[in-house]
Amino acid sequence: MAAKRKLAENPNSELIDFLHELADYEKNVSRMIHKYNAYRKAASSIAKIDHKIQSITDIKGLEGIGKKIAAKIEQYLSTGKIKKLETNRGDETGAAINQMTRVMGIGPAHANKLVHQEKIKSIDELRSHPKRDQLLNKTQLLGLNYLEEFEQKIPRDEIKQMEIILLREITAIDNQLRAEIVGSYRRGATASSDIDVLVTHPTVAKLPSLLHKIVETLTKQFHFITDTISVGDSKFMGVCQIDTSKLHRRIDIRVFPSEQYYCALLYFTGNDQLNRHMRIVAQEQGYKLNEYSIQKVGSTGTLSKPLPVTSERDIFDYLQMD
DNA sequence: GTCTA
DNA sequence: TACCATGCGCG
DNA sequence: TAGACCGCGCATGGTA
Repeated sequence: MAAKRKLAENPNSELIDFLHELADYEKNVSRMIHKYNAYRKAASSIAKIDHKIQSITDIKGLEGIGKKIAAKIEQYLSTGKIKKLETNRGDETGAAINQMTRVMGIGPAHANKLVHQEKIKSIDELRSHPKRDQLLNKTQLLGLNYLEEFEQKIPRDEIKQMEIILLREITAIDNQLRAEIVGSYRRGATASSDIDVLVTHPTVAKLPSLLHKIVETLTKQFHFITDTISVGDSKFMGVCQIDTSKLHRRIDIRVFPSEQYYCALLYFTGNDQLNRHMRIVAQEQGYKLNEYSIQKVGSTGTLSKPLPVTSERDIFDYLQMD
C-alpha cells in the first residue's frame, strides 16, 4: 500500500448519522439530555456491527436499543427515512437552535432563549445583531469569534510543535514542574479537537500560584495563549495559537498535586469508554476510582485514605487489570 | 429512550 | 458581601 | 413502573 488509506467507512454510517441527529435534537431543542445519551448509546452499539444491517433481527436485543429505536430502524430499513427525523428537519426553529449551539458557551438553554425570545434564526443574524454584546457573555463572544476555527481539527504535527514550546516554557518557570499533553493526542490520534495539558509539582502549596504563573507567561511573554475563557486555582481554559499563520485552538491546562497526578493522567487520557469500564471494574473489586484517587470501599461504604499511586501501572495493579 | 430495582 | 443554583464544557 | 442515566471546576446571575 503506497499511501495511508482512509479508514473504511462504517457500513451503517448513514443510520448512525441519523441517530446522532435525533440525539442532537433531543439535547439542544427538547433539552432532554438523557434521551440524547440513549440515542448516542444505540448509535455506538450499531457502530460495532461490521456488516450492513439488512433486517431488524440484526439489531434486536442490542444494548441500548429498545422498542422505539427498533421501530425507527425498521422504518429506515423499509423506507430509507425516519418520520420523526423528517419532522425535526421541518422545524425551522429547532434547526436554528441547533445552529446556535455550535458556538462554544451557548448550550441548549441559551440557544433556546436566543431563538424564542430574540427571534434570532441563524449564526449570521447573531453575528450582525445590534444587541449582540448584551445577548452574549464573554465566553460566548469568544466562541462566536472563533466558531469556524474551533470546528477545525488540530493535526498531530501541530500539537507536537506546541508540546515543545509548552514543555520548555513550563519547565523554565520551575524545573520541578512536570507537564504532559493528554487526551486523544496521548492516545495517538492523528488529529484532535483541542489540547489538554496536565501539570504537577511536588509542593502542593505552590500549585494555584503556579497555574497563574504559567498562564501569565504563556500569555504575556509568548503570546501563545491568546484568550482566557476561565481560570481558577486548578484549571485554565482558553485559546492558543502556535503562530499567527495558524488557527486559534482550544487549550485546557490543569494542575494536580503529585499524589493525584497518575489518576488524573489516566482519567484525562481516556477515552470515555475506558474510564467507564475502569470505574466499573474498580467497583467490582471494592474500590472507588476517580480522577483524583483510588480508594478502598469498606463493608459499610466507608472510604479508605487514597491509596498510594506513583504510576498509571499502580492503578491497573490494584484492579488486577492488564 | 432504555434499563433496572 | 456571602452564598446558592444554573449553565456549560469536558474525558 | 418510577427513578437513574458521571461528576466536577469555573462563570454568571440571582437572592438574602
